[in-house]
This record gives sequence, structure tokens and C-alpha cells, in this order.
Amino acid sequence: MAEQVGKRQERAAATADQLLAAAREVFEARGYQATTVGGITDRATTAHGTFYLYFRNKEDAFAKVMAQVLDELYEEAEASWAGDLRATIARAVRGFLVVFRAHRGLWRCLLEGMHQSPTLETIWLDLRRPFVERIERTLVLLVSRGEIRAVNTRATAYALASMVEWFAFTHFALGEPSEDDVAFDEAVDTLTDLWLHAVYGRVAPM
Amino acid sequence: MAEQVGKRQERAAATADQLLAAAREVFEARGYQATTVGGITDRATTAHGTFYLYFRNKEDAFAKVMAQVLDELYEEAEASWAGDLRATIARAVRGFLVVFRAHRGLWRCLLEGMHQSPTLETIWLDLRRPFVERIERTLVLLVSRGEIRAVNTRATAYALASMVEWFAFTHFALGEPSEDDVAFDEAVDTLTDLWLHAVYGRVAPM
Amino acid sequence: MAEQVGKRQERAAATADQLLAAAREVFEARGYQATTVGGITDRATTAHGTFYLYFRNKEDAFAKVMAQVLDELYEEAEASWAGDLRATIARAVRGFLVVFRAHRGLWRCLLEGMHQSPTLETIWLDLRRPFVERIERTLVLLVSRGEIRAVNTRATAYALASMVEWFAFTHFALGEPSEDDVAFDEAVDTLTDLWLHAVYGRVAPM
Amino acid sequence: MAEQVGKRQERAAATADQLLAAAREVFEARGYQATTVGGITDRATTAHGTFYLYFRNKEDAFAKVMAQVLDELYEEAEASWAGDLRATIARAVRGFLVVFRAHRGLWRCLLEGMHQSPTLETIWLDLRRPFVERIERTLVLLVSRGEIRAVNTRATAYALASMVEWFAFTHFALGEPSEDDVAFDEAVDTLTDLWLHAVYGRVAPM
DNA sequence: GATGAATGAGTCTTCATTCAT
DNA sequence: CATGAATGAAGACTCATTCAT
Repeated sequence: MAEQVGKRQERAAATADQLLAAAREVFEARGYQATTVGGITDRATTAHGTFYLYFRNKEDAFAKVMAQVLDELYEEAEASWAGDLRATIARAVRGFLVVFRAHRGLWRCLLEGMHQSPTLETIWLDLRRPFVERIERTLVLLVSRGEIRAVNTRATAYALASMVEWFAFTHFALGEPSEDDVAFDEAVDTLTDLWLHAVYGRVAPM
Repeated sequence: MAEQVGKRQERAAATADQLLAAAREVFEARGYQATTVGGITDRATTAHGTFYLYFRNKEDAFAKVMAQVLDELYEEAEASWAGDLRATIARAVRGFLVVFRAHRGLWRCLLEGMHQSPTLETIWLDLRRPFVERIERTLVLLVSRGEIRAVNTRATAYALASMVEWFAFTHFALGEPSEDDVAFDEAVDTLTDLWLHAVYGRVAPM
Repeated sequence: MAEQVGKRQERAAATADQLLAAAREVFEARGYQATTVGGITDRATTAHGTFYLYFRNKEDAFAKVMAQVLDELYEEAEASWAGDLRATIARAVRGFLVVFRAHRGLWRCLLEGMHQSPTLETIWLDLRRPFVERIERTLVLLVSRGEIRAVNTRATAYALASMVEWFAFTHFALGEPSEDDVAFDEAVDTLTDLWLHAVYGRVAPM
Repeated sequence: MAEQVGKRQERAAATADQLLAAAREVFEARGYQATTVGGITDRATTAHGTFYLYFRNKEDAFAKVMAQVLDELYEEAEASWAGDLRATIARAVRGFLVVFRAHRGLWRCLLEGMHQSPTLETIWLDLRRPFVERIERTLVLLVSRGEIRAVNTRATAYALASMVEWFAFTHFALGEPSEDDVAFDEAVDTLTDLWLHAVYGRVAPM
């Protein structure tokens, strides 16, 4: 009996994995709106109804897919902020671009889904907030130490995050500028450079 | 005869205006996907079929709504780039934010629609490209004159445009950061400041 | 004043002609169901509403188009039935095929419209009936003279008419058999031959 | 488990039957164009969407209805072609008329649908071609044996098929000639007689 | 736990017809 | 006479969700 339950749970877990993987693939390939429950269950080779044993609805499925990706992202973000200034920023920028590039379909999907569902909007905002807050904390520290000029740390943090994020989106998801025009390393360098100068640069009084 | 035609044309123009205005309002309020032709004609108090007298379909209606807004934006963008450097950038940034804030619903709608229709994606890309190209031309000039360090002008132009654009979107359309936290002038100042330093700043060798 | 009325009438007649010609072309090219009032007025370069000054509706327009064609057909059919037997039949068959081939689009249209509107069904039945009746009268005469065997003249007349008519339809409108496989003269010869033997042939008792 | 599946499959099969029967009835009664999906599901007392579980669209539903009828027809056509000549032809003619009379609504529907959808045109052409080809093969044989005069076998086969087919259509579907004027057996006899003489008849030289 | 048949709400689009000008 | 803007009815098709087995 206990064995049976064990087997059942195993089977259930396997089904869950299949569905989650299928959902990820379909969302990635087709986008949020174009993804249908039927499409996911077809790919997972389960019955249509089985979907609802593991997800409340499409939104929920996507949220669970994104949770997976987030783990990867947070890991990447753990990268030390120690060491040379430029190198630190470059590492962070590169990390983000690498993850974004790897999952461009899903990011695009998230951006798309955000418009369709308040829940996904919240998910997205909650996902990026830690990154922005980390930037802000760093800025506060730098200002307090007098290492950089006084800036509106909140607005600055959001602006810098926006720069990297939206550049990544248009570049990788929309091909503007094309990857032919701007190589990956150039993108990292430019964003790093802009970030560095934006924060640390000194402008001669005019 | 001419009078008669005049009256009819007047009425037709009025209907067209009603529909366009209604479309604008509904798109603004509900977003792209949630907007239905029925919703628009209800608001315009015309028959359902009348919609198709003036638009080919929903996509076409949205494109025509955006064309209106674009005119405003281009006008705004005509603002002179002459004069003090910081003031020039500030003027451009402020102009963009003013228009964006005034039409946040529509911008959001455009960003949403972009995912649903290749046509709208093209519209959006075509809309922003002139701005990015203008930035790039300016950068090329500045570099050639030796006024700023050598940068990848293409990537830089896209990155700076992204910064302003996406900050505006999250700020005005999603309320992150909230308008309470960051006042309009602070936003303008911060974006201007970052832009200025990112481009003109000198970083002490580390 | 009288002059004005005259001019008006002239103009009206011209419009009527334009519309009728346009209707004929559009029906011929697109078929009954696919023809729209808008399509006809577009081709006639008149206003949409003008159509209803000259026709009650689509059905009526088609009926008027067919009336034109009928005149041609009846003229053709006037061809003398005098002279050599085989030549007479051949002349009739050829006449029919010539007219059908020249207006295959309209015939097809008629056959199609017949299913959509009882009026057109009646038109079509009324159009063919005189031909069938003529055949029948001839058969009655031949039987009474003992020139042919006793046949059910009514059924025979309809059967022979059907043979020619439906052969023409599938051949010219549907391409079965193709015009490559069966040349025009072969079609005439075969139908004539079958008609001749069907009526005049003697079968050895079996 | 097998039992459960069995029950579900049974129910599904029942639904399929209901829908197919309903489709047949509605097509038969209203014709192709006038038949709506809603009309079919109403008659089958299923939800609108259920229709699309079993058919791709209206065209597909009609094709499936016709497939049923075809089976009957082919069975009928299996009737032996052996034995007395006249009897053989009579059997074939009678078989065709019996099936046609039984499904006059559907045949009419097919003829109508043929004009609306290339697929249905193909279905119809494919359906009749075997019959025509069979006739042609027979004719080729008879000619080669010298039992009948040399004829264009292709054209003759199509002409004879047309005669029976179109007579049946106008007679049973349009009532011209009416069934009062021409009794069923008379129709069979006349068509048989015409066929026989058309092929085997000898005409005295004139 | 898994299945998959059934549901039915929701939208776009076409077009014949009318009527004020 | 001619115009053409406006009407609104009608129908096909999709898909998220439920529930009996």
C-alpha cells in the first residue's frame, strides 16, 4: 500500500515534470497569448484535463515556469560584487545578458503576459525589484561614502536597470540593434561603460 | 449640390472622428487584446458594421490611433537641440516623458499589441528608430570632434534610448517607481544627469 | 424641360446599361454567391445605392442578365430543323454547345443560383422547357408517323435534353472530360450520333 | 478500466452518430449554403463547440455525410453486369435512380456545394468518375469486339452518364418532369431503352 | 491520479438594403 | 436621378474549464 502510494507519487511527479517542461517549451516558442492548454498537453502527451491537476490555469502554469528560470537568474546574480569596479559591473551585466539571451523566448513571453494578466505583472515587478533594490543600496553606499556625486538613488537605480533590461529585450527578442551589428561582447562593454560613466563620471562644469 | 456633398462629408468626418476617438479611449483604457470592435462601436454609438467603413480591422484602427499620437511626438521632438548641453538633453527627455505620460495607456497598448501582431511590432520599431538614429548621429559627431570618448555609437544610442523609454514605461504605466517616490522633475533630472554623465563623464583611472 | 427629361432618360439608360454589363461580367467571373452588389457597382463605377434603382436585388439583376443571354440562345435555336436528319440534330447540338461554351461562366452561375433561389430555379426551368417541349413535339410526330419506335415521348425528351445539357456543363464548366481529351467537333459528333441512334436506332431482338 | 473507457467511447460514438445524422438531415432539408453549424448542433442537441470535436468545418461534415451515401451507392453498383444486355443496363439504371431518389436532398446539396467549395467539386468529380470509367471500359470492349459501331468512347461514356444523372436530378430534385407524368418504372425503361439504342442501335443509311 | 468528451461564451467580419441629401 | 454613409443581422470558429468515468 505504502508502495503504491509511493509509485503514485512518483508517477504524479513525472507527469508534473512533463507538463512543466512542455509548458516551458510551448511558451518559449509561441508566446503567452498564442499558447493554449491544448498545445501544452499535446506536447506533454497527457490528457487535456490533466493540466488542471497541476495548474490552476494558463497564468499559473506560466508563473511556475518562470519560477524555474528565476532560480537560474538568482544564482547568476550571486556572482560576487567584490573586486575591481568595472569588472564587477561587467560581470553583472554579462550575467544578465547571458540569462536573457538563453531564455529570450520566455522573457518575451513574460513581457507579453504582463499586459494580459495583473498577476504576471506582479510577478515581473517582484522579480526585478530585488535587482533594482540591490543597485539602489549600492548607490546609497557610494553616495554616503562620497565616492560618487549625490543622485536620486531610487530613480537612478530604476533608470540603470531599465537601460540594461530594455536594451536586452530589443536586442535579443526583437533584433534591434541586430546581433550582427552589435556583438555580444560589444553589448556588454557598452552597457558596462555607460553604467560606469553614468555613475562615476565627472563632467566638467559648463 | 456642393452643399449637399459638404453636409454628407461633414457627417462622415464626424463619424470617423467619433470612431477614432472611441478607439483611442477604449484602447487606452482596456489594452490591445481586451479591446473589441464592439466595444469601440458601442462607445462611438455607431453600428457595428460602421467600424469597417473606416478601418480594415482592429489592428488598422490601432495603427491610425497611434499615427495621431506620433504626430504629437514628432512635434515635440522638433524642439531645438541647440544651446547648453545639459539643457538640450533635459529638453529632449522632458519632451518624451511629457508625451509618454499623457498617453501612457496607449504606449502600454502599443507594447502589448507588439506581441500580438507583426504589423504593430513594425510600427513600434519604425516609430522609435528615428529617435535612436538621431541620437546615434549626434554621438558620431561628438566622437569625431573628440568631445567625448570613443564609444560604440550604435549600441550606445540604443542603450540610452532604452533607458529613457523603459524607465518611462515602468514609471508611468506600471507605477514602479511610483510617482510619489519620484516626482516628474526628479525623473527628468535624473535621466538627464545619467545621460550626460554616461556620455560626457570622465572616469578617473582606477 | 423636355430636353432635360430626355437627357435624364438618356443618362438613366446609360447607367442601366453599365450596371447590367457590369453585373454580367461579375456574375460570369465570380459565380452567383460570390457576386456582391458592391462588386457590381464597383465595376460599373456607380454608387452602391444606384444598383437598387434598377434592380430589386441580386436575384433580379441576375434574372435580367440571363434574359439577355436567352435572346441569343433563342435566336440560335431558330436554326431550321429542315433537311437531312443527322444534319438537323447536329445543327441543334452544335448551336447549343456554341452558346454554352461562350457563356460557360453564366451557365454555371445559373446552375449555382438555382440552388439558392426558387426564382432562379423557375427561371432556369422555364428557360429549358421550350427546348424540351420542342423535342417532345418532334418525337410525338415521329412516333405517330411510325418513323421511330413507340417511346415515352415526355421522358425521352427530358433524357435527351439532359444528356446534352449536362455533358456541356461538366465539359465546359468543369473540364470533365477535358477539352484536350474531347475536341469540340468530337463532342458535337458524339452527342449527335448518340441522339440519332437513341431515337432512330433499331436493335436486333435478343 | 476497459469498461470505463468502453462507456466513454460508446457515448462519444453516440454523439458522433447524432451529429452525423443531424448533419445529414439538415443538409438534406436546407441545402448546403443554408445549413449552419448552429442548425446542426441544435438538431443534434449538443453544444455548438461539440461540432468541432467531430468535424473540421461544415465542408468536412458534408464530406462525411456523403461518404456514407457513397457506400450505399457503390454497393448498389456492385450489382452484376452479367446476363441479358437490356436487363444489365436496366439494373444499373434502376440502381442509380433508387439511390438518387432516396437521397435527392443530399444530391442536390452536393450539386449546390460543388459551386461553393473546390473540395466538394473534387468530391463529386471523384465520385462519378469511377462510374464513367466503368462505362468507358465496357464501350472499349464492345467496340473492340465489333459488337457496336466505333464511337468516341470517352465522350460517349460521359454523355450517357450525364443523361442518367441529370435526368435523375431534374426529375427527383426539381420535379421536371413530374413524378406524376413519368412513373419510376417508365423512367427506368426509357433511360434503359435510350441507352441501349444509343449504343447498340443501327440506323438505316439515309 | 488520469482521462478526454462536452460545454458555451466570446468576436470578428461580410454584405444586402435603406434613406437622407 | 444619383449618391454613399449607415445599418445590423447572421455565422464560423476557438479554447478555457468542468466533470463523469
